[in-house]
Amino acid sequence: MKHHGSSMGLPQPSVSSDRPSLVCDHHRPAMKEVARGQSLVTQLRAIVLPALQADERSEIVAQMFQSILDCSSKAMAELQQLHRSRNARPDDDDVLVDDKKRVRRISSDCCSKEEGVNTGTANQSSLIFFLLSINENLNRRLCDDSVSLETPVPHYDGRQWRKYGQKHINNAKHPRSYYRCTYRQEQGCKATKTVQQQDDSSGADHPLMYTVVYHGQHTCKDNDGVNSGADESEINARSSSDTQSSISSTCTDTYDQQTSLHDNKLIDKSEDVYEPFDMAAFAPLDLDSWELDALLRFGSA
DNA sequence: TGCATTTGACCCAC
DNA sequence: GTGGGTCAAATGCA
Repeated sequence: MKHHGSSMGLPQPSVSSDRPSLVCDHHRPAMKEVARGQSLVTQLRAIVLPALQADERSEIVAQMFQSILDCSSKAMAELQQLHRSRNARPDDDDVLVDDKKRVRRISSDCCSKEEGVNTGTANQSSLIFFLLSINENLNRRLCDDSVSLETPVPHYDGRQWRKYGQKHINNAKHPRSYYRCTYRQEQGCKATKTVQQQDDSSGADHPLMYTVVYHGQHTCKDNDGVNSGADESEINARSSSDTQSSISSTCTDTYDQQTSLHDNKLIDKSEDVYEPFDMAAFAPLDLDSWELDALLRFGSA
């Protein structure tokens, strides 16, 4: 996988733009950007806020996340309205992701919203894709309880997960790990997710990439009493405190451990592939050294 | 000692 | 019968 050039000064983590995640066949270019932005949001949220926790700018950054979400909501609403004036394509459920069975469940209505994006944003800035991709994720959640994305940092999504199983999947090199919300027992939150390393992500040319599929929505409140299931924006606002409290979405299974800074092998391998920013993305969030590193690498940029 | 992870077994849909 | 998801006892770790 190759990295694409950075735009707007935004870091360019290893978001797969040449893999078929959340990609409708005839909307592939735009969907690639959506998936790319999706991973960017996930990684950015998990990286920036914890890194700035002790920084006076953290509140501002959190507000900026909120503002981005607000803007994206408005932009998407207008695009949806624009799209409704056109013909909706009913065959948009041809989604090509590793886990075809699940991803096909994603509503075609959601997918078809890309029409407006595809036709109108060919030359728009990455910011637009960035904003739209956030909303795309939210819309998918509203349309279906299954959301799939690709990311090199499958654990850093601002949630707290507990692993409850691991299974070898047919025709897959790597096992699939099963996680459920940490607050399942005490709060009855039924959110789950599966994490599986992609088969072609272990070569020298392919940094580790994972397919993460989320099921259900969070109905829990975290330790701060914030409803973590309400909205993505709320996650952004609180992810700082979440991640600092040593999230249980740790890299503990055999393959996921490779995303940890403790694994020098991965670091050595990824150094040739990732930007310094990406290096920080692989670090456990509860490591002071990582926070320092992230601040040094990213915060000062 | 308590909590999280591991892993084989079990259940269920196809 | 097979494959995927979940359960729960065993194990590891701080």
